[in-house]
Amino acid sequence: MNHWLIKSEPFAYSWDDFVKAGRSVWDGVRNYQARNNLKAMAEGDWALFYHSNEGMEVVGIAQVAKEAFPDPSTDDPRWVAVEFVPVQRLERPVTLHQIKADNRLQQIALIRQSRLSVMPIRPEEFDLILSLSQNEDA
DNA sequence: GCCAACGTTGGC
DNA sequence: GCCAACGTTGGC
Repeated sequence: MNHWLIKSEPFAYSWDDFVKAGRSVWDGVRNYQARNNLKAMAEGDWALFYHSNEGMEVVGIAQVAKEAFPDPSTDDPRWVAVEFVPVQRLERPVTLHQIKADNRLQQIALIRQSRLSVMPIRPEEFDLILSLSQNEDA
């Protein structure tokens, strides 16, 4: 199974909104690279939920509940949406600052390609970020 | 609020 | 097909 990281501006859609709703259709993606990542997701895959702009931290884990289908927010057949459900909130958010400070995480797209909103993440990097959420001084 | 990165558009 | 102009994202 693959691992991912999805970004949302908490202004527009926060982790709390997500938990309250119980599920979320991830639509409106208009970037080919992000779209291709959405298409590559399989049901059951895990994704880190990241707050961009405000917060700038990984706050929770989401799971793919429905694989790519035509984006309901447009008639344009090029775009797809994916449905997520919340799995759990991180004990402590993992900040972008922490991620940037960790030598082992320098390759992740979050740092290398800051504008990409849906990106793959290696399993060991995924696990490492989770472990950072449990380690005060990491 | 500014600016860097980068994707898209349109003129040639 | 190239590239300048422009728009958007997101960190600072």
